[in-house]
Amino acid sequence: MSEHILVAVAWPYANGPRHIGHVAGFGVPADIFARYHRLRGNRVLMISGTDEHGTPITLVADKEGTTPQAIADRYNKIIGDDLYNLGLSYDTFTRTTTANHYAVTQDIFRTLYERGYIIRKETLGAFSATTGRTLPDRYIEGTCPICGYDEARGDQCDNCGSQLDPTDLINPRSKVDGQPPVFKPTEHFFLDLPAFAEQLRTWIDQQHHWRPNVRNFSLNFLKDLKPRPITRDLEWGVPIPLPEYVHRDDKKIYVWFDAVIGYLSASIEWAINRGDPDAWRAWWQNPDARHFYFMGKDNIVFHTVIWPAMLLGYGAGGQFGAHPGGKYEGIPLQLPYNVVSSEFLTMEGKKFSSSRGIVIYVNDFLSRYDADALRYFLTIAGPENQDTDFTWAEFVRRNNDELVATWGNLVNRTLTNVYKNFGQVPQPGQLTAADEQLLEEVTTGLETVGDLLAAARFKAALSEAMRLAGQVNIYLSEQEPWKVIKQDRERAATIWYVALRCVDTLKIIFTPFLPFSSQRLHEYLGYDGYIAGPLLFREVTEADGRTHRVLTGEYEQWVGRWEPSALPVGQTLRPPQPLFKKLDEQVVEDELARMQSRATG
RNA sequence: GCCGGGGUAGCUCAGUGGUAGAGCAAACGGCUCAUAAUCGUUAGGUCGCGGGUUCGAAUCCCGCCUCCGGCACCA
Repeated sequence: MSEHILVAVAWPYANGPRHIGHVAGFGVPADIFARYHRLRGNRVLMISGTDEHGTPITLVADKEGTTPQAIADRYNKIIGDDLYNLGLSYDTFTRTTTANHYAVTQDIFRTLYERGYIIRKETLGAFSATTGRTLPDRYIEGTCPICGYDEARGDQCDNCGSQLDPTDLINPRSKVDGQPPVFKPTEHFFLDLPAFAEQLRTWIDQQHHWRPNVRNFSLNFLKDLKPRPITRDLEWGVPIPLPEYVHRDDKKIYVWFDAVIGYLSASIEWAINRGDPDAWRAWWQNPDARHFYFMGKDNIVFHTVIWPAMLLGYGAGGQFGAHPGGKYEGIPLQLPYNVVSSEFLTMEGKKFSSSRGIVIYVNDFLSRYDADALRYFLTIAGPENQDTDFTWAEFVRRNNDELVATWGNLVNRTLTNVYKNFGQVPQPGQLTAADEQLLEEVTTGLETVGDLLAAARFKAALSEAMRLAGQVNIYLSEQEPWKVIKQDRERAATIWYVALRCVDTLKIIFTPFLPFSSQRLHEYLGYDGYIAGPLLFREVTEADGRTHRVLTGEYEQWVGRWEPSALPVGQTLRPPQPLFKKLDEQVVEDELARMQSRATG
């Protein structure tokens, strides 16, 4: 009955710290989904890591006079800490500069090459005159041959909108150092996407459970498929596993090609690290396993078209896919079951921009506010179906008027009353119709919220959870146990017992969204153990002696279950504290001023 | 230009054929156990504009206006 669920989360790029828009799009929704399925008793494997190759990282390294690896190390650490502090419960959050990832990437490249899905082609490339490195089209600017705009980019003119080729530009120059680029022929490898067009079309066409824009966008993309380059003239990347290239340091596998392979390599690493090297196959070569990918809308086609094409081409082949004589022999790797794409978050009405100071980094945010407050906002008001705006005023309002007032206050008023008057879960008397009805409504709500979560409808799920908390507040207002207790202690005990049972069930309902406060509530209610945690870092040593840090957790020890409360009568409560902090209105002004000083400073 | 998405109450957003919704903001009232939190009542929209299909349209079709993304060697 227990299902294998792969939660594949987009890989954050390690050229800087990540802002809250990044985690809004994939990190938080993926974690809510993973936590729900674990509570349900399903076998979840949630994997990701930092994406550490590519030109942007080499540019940061050049600027600081250090190596790309040093930059990747720094931001892998910062990003990993951010995700830990947000409570994102990865089974493995690793990185793309591991020996394991190189091996898996090269195996896929080699296998696709041998099967004829990777083709060689000579192209004209642009190189920096000073460093000899490839210059991506967007790092070249010059005068537009069509409209004469003198800051047109190599790929497009922002003035007239024309699609350009870098060789079209008049007086082309590098945006990095101002020098004219050198154009010379260079051989590259291309993934033969058109070879998979029919298979992909048939497959995507059947995915009616995808969000409509994901499916439509992908089908449309298939109409004009071209072979796509998967190598670059760059020293920073995974070596091309062919004898004439493997030792060259001027041509590597292109970063996007290795990044998507991370989903597979991180799964394999997870299995190796737990001492059961074939364990990943229960997700990847099990036809009943379901794979859910979480990312921003800019990444859709990588997950619906390109990565599936790679998986189709690889099948059950290569060094990792084959399982000679084993249970999974000949079973091809699983395609995505659902691709959950989010829209974008904006900041006070503008696009996030590190250079312009319109940004709030995760670590900065969490230094002043709680992770659960951020998780609440990003879920209830996040870019699930359309672009949404983060404003400090709205953050403070949602925190104070919704999270604190509705759920936090329900917990607080219930716990303080019971703790003060009984000190333990009171013995109820005969339940009235109103009592039964409320318990029934909350129990039904557990299923409703669960169904919404399973369908990746996070905003609707959290709204329903909040509505249920409101129902319990209404119940208390009607029953007035603080009055009843003056004449009828047994009836008051019954009312508080009912409220506690509801709070205990709501604790489970809120756990995927608000893991930190749910754990505290769990303890106030007198329970022991981790309802859903904790996360931990583990230092991993590979065969070549190098070490790296992995974010993981002991999720098999969670005591939480997606089931209605079975709160034992007589259980001793612990002294309660408010679950959430109310924020002063002054926060809005302070944060806007802080942003203003970043923008001008 | 091409492709995609949005335009619903003052604000933020739900709602894919069957009498227009939620939260907040507003007005009034109740309660006072609780982080002055809570509960109730009221008010508030020709669902961007025009046309069409239908017994019936925010929802389907056509046209238009407007905003926002993507357009591939960016990850």
